[in-house]
Amino acid sequence: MAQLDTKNRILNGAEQLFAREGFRNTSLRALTRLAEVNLAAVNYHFGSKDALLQAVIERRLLPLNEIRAKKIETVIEQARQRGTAPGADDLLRAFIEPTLEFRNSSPGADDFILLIGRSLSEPDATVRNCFLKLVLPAVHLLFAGLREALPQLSSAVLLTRLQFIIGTMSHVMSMGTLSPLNDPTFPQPLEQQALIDQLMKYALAGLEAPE
Amino acid sequence: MAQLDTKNRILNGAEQLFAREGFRNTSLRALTRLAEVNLAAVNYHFGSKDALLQAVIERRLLPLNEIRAKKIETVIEQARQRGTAPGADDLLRAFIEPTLEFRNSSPGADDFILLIGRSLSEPDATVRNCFLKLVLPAVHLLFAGLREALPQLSSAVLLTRLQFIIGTMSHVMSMGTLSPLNDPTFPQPLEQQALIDQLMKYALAGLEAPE
DNA sequence: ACCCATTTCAAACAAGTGTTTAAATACGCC
DNA sequence: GGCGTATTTAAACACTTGTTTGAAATGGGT
Repeated sequence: MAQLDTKNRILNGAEQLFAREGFRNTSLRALTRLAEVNLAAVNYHFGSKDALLQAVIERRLLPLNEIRAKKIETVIEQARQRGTAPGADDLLRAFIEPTLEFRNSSPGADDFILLIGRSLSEPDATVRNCFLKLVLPAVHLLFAGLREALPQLSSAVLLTRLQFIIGTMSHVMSMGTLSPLNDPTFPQPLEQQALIDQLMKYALAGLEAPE
Repeated sequence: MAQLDTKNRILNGAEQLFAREGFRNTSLRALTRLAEVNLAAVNYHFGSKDALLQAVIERRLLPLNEIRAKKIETVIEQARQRGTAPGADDLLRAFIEPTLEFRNSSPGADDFILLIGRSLSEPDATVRNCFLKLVLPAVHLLFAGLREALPQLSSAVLLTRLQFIIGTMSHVMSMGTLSPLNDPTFPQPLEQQALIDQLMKYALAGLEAPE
């Protein structure tokens, strides 16, 4: 199983470096040195640096998407059985909570969350799209649920607010629990669960504000 | 005045390419070709590529910071004269509105807004800090005002929510008016002023949510 | 023990990077 | 007009980039 070992060592190293230093700023030489594999191993096992990025993203994002989709569908399903509209708070939680809790799910997952938190504002369209095309279906599902939950909002306004929420999330994801304004005069940042609770309150209030 | 011409042509070209392609992904050769100046002109006039980035950011961010600081101080000052606490909505608007309206203030300013919208999640610490150190004072000022406006919120929660707002803003800035989820089944994005209004409502509701 | 496909390895490839150099040109001022 | 500083220029610098190559090593199956 030397093959899988090498492949995974590359994936783990790439996840760390792509997230912390950026995709273009990570050289294959730095990566293969960290992963303790030969320089040519990346092209042998993945074909190219671009294909490696896709593998890094898919490895974790596909499972995460399944979790989110299942949770959202459950919320919608249960509402349908009750004969009521799904709750905006339940829908939002089904999308936000698994995403942020994913950080603590396994070693390296925190780097992955950092990576996709940064992907949305990535200038390189190749990198951005690689992540976008995987995440779009989940957003579609959430949007459809929210349309039912908040029928008083126009479609355009709802979409705009959903984008605000995605922006807030990606900021939280790319920041970890620490403050970008790390200044001694500022208070200490919140713990993980308190942060999720605050994010839920903030996003829900913004979403439900009168139009 | 050939010197200023060259300097400004470099600054304009750099602003456009740094914003759209990213700082590290922009080569001096591509930049000098676009600006129609000699390759060595960048190092002659600015010293290095890093110093050029700083010049690009400072050229617009220093004036923008003055506008924002003045507006925030005016809000606080007027409240002080009334003997009341400043309004959270006035403070927020004093920070958000000039920032987003800056996009239409002059040619190239839209690229600049894109650039600093992306800076916050920039993996390269050099780039990130170059922008952060200039923006921090304005955030400090806003935070101090909001402390007075919303005394019922604990300091840690207020800071967290201010970060959410900054995340939302930087997302809007890095997206322009167009949707990252540009899909024909999604509704058309909002116009500039409607977007600002929605952002204000969203951020204010999230900020004032019960703790 | 042998074979054969899989994997590893050091070396080299062509192309692109930011920066420096020294000569050529331009331009304001006496 | 001509001196002297400021600017522009083409060329070269040393270095890094992703990728390819062909030989060496590995390891499971019969």
